[in-house]
This record gives sequence, structure tokens and C-alpha cells, in this order.
Amino acid sequence: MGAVRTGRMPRAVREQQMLDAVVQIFGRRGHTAASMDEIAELAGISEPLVYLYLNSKEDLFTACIRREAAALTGAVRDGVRPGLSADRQLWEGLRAFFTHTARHPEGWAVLHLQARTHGEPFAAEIAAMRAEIVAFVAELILVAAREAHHDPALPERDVAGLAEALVGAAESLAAWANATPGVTSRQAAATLMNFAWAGLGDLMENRPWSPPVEPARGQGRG
Amino acid sequence: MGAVRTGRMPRAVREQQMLDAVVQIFGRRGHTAASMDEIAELAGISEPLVYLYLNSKEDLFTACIRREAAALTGAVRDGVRPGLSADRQLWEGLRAFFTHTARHPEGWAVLHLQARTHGEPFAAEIAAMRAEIVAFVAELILVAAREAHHDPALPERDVAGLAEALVGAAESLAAWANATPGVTSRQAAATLMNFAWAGLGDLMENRPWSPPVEPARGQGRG
Amino acid sequence: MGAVRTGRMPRAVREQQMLDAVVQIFGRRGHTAASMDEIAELAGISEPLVYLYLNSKEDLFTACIRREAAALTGAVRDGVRPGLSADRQLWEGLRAFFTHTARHPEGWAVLHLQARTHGEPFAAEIAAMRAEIVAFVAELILVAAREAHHDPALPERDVAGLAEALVGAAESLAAWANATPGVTSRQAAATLMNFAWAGLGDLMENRPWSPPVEPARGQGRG
Amino acid sequence: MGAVRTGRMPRAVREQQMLDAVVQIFGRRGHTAASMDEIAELAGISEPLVYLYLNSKEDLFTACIRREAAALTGAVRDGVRPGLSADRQLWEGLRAFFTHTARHPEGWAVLHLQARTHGEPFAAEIAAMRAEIVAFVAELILVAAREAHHDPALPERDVAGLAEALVGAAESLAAWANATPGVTSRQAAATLMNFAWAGLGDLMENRPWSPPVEPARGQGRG
DNA sequence: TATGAATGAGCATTCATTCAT
DNA sequence: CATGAATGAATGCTCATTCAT
Repeated sequence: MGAVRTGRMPRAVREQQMLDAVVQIFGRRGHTAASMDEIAELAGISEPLVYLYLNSKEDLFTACIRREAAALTGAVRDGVRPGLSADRQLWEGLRAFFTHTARHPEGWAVLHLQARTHGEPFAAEIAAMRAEIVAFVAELILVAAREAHHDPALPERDVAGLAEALVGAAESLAAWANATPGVTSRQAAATLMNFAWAGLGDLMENRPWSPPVEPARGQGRG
Repeated sequence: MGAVRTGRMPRAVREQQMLDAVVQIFGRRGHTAASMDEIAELAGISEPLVYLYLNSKEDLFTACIRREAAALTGAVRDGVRPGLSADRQLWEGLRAFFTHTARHPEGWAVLHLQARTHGEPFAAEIAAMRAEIVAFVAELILVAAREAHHDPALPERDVAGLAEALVGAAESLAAWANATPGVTSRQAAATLMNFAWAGLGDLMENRPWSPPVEPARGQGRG
Repeated sequence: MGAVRTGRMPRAVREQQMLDAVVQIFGRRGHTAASMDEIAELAGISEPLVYLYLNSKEDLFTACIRREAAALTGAVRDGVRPGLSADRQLWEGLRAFFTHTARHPEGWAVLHLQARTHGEPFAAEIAAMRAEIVAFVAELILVAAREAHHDPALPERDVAGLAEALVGAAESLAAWANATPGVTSRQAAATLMNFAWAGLGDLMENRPWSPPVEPARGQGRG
Repeated sequence: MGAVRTGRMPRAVREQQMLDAVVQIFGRRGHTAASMDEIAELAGISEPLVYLYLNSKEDLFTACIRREAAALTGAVRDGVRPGLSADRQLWEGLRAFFTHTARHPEGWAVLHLQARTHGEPFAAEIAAMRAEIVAFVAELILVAAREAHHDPALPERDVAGLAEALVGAAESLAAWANATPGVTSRQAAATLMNFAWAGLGDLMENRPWSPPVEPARGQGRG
């Protein structure tokens, strides 16, 4: 995005430029197929400088994953207002998720596709991030169960499975929404809320989950 | 599995041995990181023989993807009895799916992880297979809607999104079931049917979807 | 030329088929770039059979060179009638040479181009053949000098150089005649006889060497 | 020649070292049989550096051919003084030609033997160079005819054939002079001038072409 | 006589990485 | 801070050749 400035620059800026380039390349080609050459060229610097700043290809990939993971989880966290009911919190989290993945497709590709297909250091990083999100969703489900006055609530393993299912559905819909022209992140979130909260059975009976009317948040795409 | 027979063998046998090895290696490392060396060694043959029979690394990967995709879709197709109601068909399909992915984890890794992260010939192959499955699920949803006497049924795009969500949830649960000790394919399928058919809302109200009692199909299929 | 017969055949026939194929392939691609694969396929037999008959690639090339060299020197020898004057003998030899090289371009390519560019066993073979031809030409020049009543005749080294020059000119004209549409072997031979016998000086003075009228030999192309 | 300097050096120097090595190896073995390994070793560098600077084996061969072709045609051009009569110009050109080929036998081998036996990019390059030389010779012959007051001069095709013959004779004599101890480039040129200008017929009559006495050009050029 | 099965050795090329300046 | 010069180690692929049948 935008012309890369060349010449001497503070280290922090250079590092961000490099990571921007890395996200592009890794997102498109993956870790193994990407060459340091290409990364340095896209970042507008020489190859040795890449090594000077970020020791090795592995460190580069790790840094890239961490930055993108932090950006994604941060976006979701910031999108959720804590006080609301569980389904409203989930709704807001999903909207933030779909919005972020739509805006950062390469970053999402790194996290969802590339990082998982390469040996241990990276897969673990992704697993941690994903576990965090799944735990968040599981917590919401437990809260919802509690709100519905169920004691004992759903068994723990069931909750874990349901959260896994929901997150998997979200990941799938993110790709679908990005690939299907005309599907907004709002629609993707609504589809998923209907599916997850109301279930197909209720949908058959014309009892959808209804998304709340949003007064004035107007974030571009949503 | 087990030591590979050595010595002279007919071509067809060797080709299967090779594809078995390829699934292992590609499933673990991915296309780019896998070396032909390694594959040949695991197959118990010399490298040139791999080229003699399967031409190139790309052809090898393609053949591997095709074989595994055919095995998976075939398993699901064979697991579903056509006459039943939509939810029963979905239930059976999911059981077959989770059983197959649990039994062939490397094959599933090739299809779900590796093939999607490498250039066009492979991603397209996978996209085609996945589209087939999504279409099957979408059809089931439409049938269910028709069975519930709804006219007009759900809008087409909604159905597509729901099917995507369901398939994504299944993919996610397959990994979860494989990674979580003690989770059977039956439980994974039950979790997903609850999630998909009843929805979280109904689950909160203690109205789960109930899996059918299976009379005499035994442990054979999971 | 013509469909290759397949199935069991006497060894001698098979060997000629193989050498025919070898001449084609070596003539076009050269020794190193030609593959045994290709040769076997063009000969219509399996690779091991090639080894059974003609031990190795080197032997194959050697056999090919020998056959083509014998054919060429034989054609020249047969074309020359011994009793004539030196210039007539040269004239007839050149006609035979140009005719043969025009009819067997791949064989000529093997001898003139390919065999000389590959290590010692082959270059020596070619050098021997060429030396034979050069010696024949040198002898003709000596005879001509004797006929002109010169004693002492030209110094030996001069004769050798002149013969080399004449043969080189012939080689060059062979390629030129093959590449230039409309130039017959007769014209090529006439050009060379003029050049060699009369010399540019005489040609400038309009004193060409005149080719004899050939009564009834009419060999197609000449 | 002599041990190659090692250590860090500017790119231009390394490239010349590489091309020097390439001429040796290609001249001896030809394009196909030469290995990049061998070339790098002879140049005193590592293989990757060859690729870094000259891209590929094909580019290497092309660069080598171009350098040697330019050197040869340049030497001939520089050896000829334009004002002289046609035979004197030819004489000087031949002297330069034989001198150059004697001093650069590997380069000459690359041009005359190796480059012609390998596929199209190279053969075309050589054909162009050779055509340039043949055209130069043909022009000299035409000038000579004009000087001799002949109108109409020789037919165009005859001139082309004569030039081809002369160039072929020169090529042949270059190899002969290099292989025959004691034959200088001057003698080779004299032999060829006699052959070409006087012709065998005149030589038989003791009417050779006489090379000019060279006053003070010394041994420098041959 | 003839072939399908199989391989050891080599080769062009690439890439992550280092070092001297 | 930044780079031009340089390389060790792999990797995909080919080929001449052998052997069991």
C-alpha cells in the first residue's frame, strides 16, 4: 500500500515495512515458497538488512504471525462491548471478525492457511491464538447457559465442541464472504448468528435470530 | 504401515505404495517442503522410479489429492442412505465424514491444509471437491425446508451461507475430534447436529436434536 | 524412411534399423544431447535391446560414424574413374561428394559437425576419414603437377595445405548447397572446380575451368 | 592462464574470469558435456556466483559466443587497411584471421565447432557472424572483378559460392595450421592466397600469387 | 529374442545466510 | 545504517545402464 520510502529510516519503521512485505508474500505463497529475495525487494531494502533486523526466515515468519494474530484478536476484543448479553457479544465479535478478515485478506491467509501448514513453531503459535478465541466463545456459551438459568450448565466437553464448531463456521464463512461478491461482513455475521443461535430447525420454523438495529456506529463496510 | 515390500513388483502396486508415501509426507510437510528423496525412501524405492511412474512432483501431488478426495467423498456418499429425512441424511453423512477423517488423518491434512496453500492447480482441485460437498449439504437444507412446508423457502444465498457454515464447522470439529482424546466420531457428529439443527438457543432451553438409535450397524463405521 | 517393422527380426536387420535411427538422432541433436530412450523409440525397439546389440552409447556413436564415413568415402571412390586426367578425377570426386552429402544430410551432419565436437575416440575416427580424403586430393594435385612436367613438383607441405584448402572449401560448399534452394550438386562442383583450378585471378580474366560435357551418366540430381 | 586471483573482486572482473573459463571448457567439451561445476571451479569461484552474474547455462554460452565472435571479427576488421587493392585486403584479412585463430584456439573451437552443433539460439548467432565474413569476402571478389574491368561481373550466385568456398578453405586451413607444427599464420595465408587467387591451374604453370613484402610490421601480427 | 522393472550418478538451478566494507 | 560479494547445502529431474524373467 503506497510507495515504500527508501533511504535511511528509523528501525521501527523499517521493521513495519518489512513485516508488511512479509505478510503479502507469505500470505500469497506461504512460508516455504516465499524467498527472502522477494521479501527484501518488496520491502525496498537489501537482503542483509532483513537479516540484521529480523534474524532469520523463521523469526520473520514468527513475527509476522504474531503481529497478525495480535491484530485479529485485538480487533475482535475491541469490537465487543462487555456489558451486553451473550448473543449480543457474540454478534459484535463476529462482526469485528468478518470485518477484519475482509480488510486484511493476506494477514488472514497467513493465519488461517499458511501458518498451519508449516512445522511446529508456527502451528503452535496459531493454535494458541485460536484457543484464545475458542475459549472466548466457549465462555460466551457458558454465560448464555447461565443466563438461561440452567444448572448444571452444558457439560464442559460439549461446550468446547460447540465453540469449536462455531469458530470453524466463522472461518469458513470468512473465506466465503471474501470470495462471494456482494456479501458484506454484516451479512456473514447475520448468517452465522442465525445458524448458531437459532439453528436450522428453528430456521425451518421461521424463527430466526434477529440482529439488533445499530444506531450510529457506521464502520464503513459493516 | 509396516515395512514396505522390496524387490520387483508390478507397476500398479508400486504406484499405490508411492501414493501412500506421498500422502504421509505431503500431509506432514506440504508440497513445497516435501522432498522427492524423502518420498522415495518412505516408499522403499529409488527416486527415478517415482519420476518414471508419476512424472513430476506436481503430478504426484495432483494424483495424491485426487485419490484422497475421491476416498473422502466416496466414504460420505456411501454413508448416506438416500431415502431418509434430511436431518437423518445429514447425520449419516457427518458420521461418515468424521469416521473417515479420523482414520485417514494425513489424507485429511493433505486435503484440508496442504492442498489449499499451494498454487492454482491444487487449490482448484480442492475447491471443486469442497463445492461438491457444500452443494450436497445445501441440497439437504433445501429439502428440509421443503419438508417443513415453507414456501418460499430460504433465499438461495442464505442457504449457500448456511451450508458453508455447516461444512466449516464440520472441518473444524474433525481436527478437534482428532486432537482431543476420547472424542469419537459419533460424538463429534452429535455435537455438530445439535449445533446445526437445534442451535444454541434451543440448546439453552434444553431442546437438543436427538440422534437416532442405531440398531445393528455396530462399531464398524465408528 | 518407411514404417519400421516390429516383432522378431534377424539381428543384422535390427542393427541397421538401429543405426538408421542413431544417424537421425545424432545428426540432429549430437551425441550428448541424444538419449538412448529416443533412439530405441525411433528404432521401434526397447532400450535393453539396444544395449544387447551395440554395447553402449559410445559404441553406438562409433558404429554410426564408421558406417557413414564408409558410405561417404565409398561414394566418392566409386564416383571417380581412375584413368582420367587429374582435374577430371577431381571433378568426378566432387560431384560424388556433393551428391552424397545432399542425399544424406543427417549422415553428413554426424561426420562434419557432431563427431568432431565430442572427445577423443570420435574425433580421431573423423580425422582418419578426412585424412584419407585429403590424401586422395593431395595425390591428384601431385599427379597434375607431374602431368604439367614440373620437377621438382610443389613442395610437400604446400601440397598438403592446398589439399586441406580444397577439402575445406568443399565442406563449406556442401553446407551452402544444402541450405541454398536451387543449387545443384553439379553447380556446387563447378563452382569449386573454377575456384580451385582456375583461381580467382583467372576468373577475373574470363578464363574459367570448363566442366566436361557428360554424355549419358545422368544420375538424377547432378 | 595462471592461477586465478581469489577473494573479493568487482563484478566486472569476475565476469571476465568466468567467460575465460567458459571458453576453455566449452571449447574442449561443448555446451552439453560441460558442467557448471567445472566452469565454476576453473574460474576459481563457487557455482552460485555463476548463476548470480550470468543467469543460466544458455546465457553463459551465448555470452561466450558473442565475446569470441566480436573478438574474431574485430581482429579481422582491424587487420585490413581499406585503401588497398582487393587481393591485398584479402591477404591482410587472412593473416589477421589465421593469427587470431592460432592465438585463441579454444575461442575458435567454440565458434567453429561447438556453437554450430547445438540448438537454435547458438547456431543462429554463428550463422550471423559467418554471414558477415562471407559477405565481406564476396564484396572483395566483386571489387576485384570491377578492378579487372569486367562488365557484367560474375553472376551473384557465383560470387556467393566462391566466397563460401574461400571462407571454408580458410576455416580448414586454420585447423591445419594449428595442428601442423611449424606452419605459421603467414604461411597459411600464403597457401590460401595462392590457392584462391592463382588457382591450381596457374600453380601448375609456375604462376603463383605473390604475397607483398611487408616492410616494418614485424613479427607482432604473425 | 525381447522387455518391464529398477537404480547410481550426475546436473542445472535455487536459497538462506554470512562477511567485508 | 546499509550493501555488494560470495557460498554450502539442497532439490527436482534425467540418463545410461543392468537384471530378472
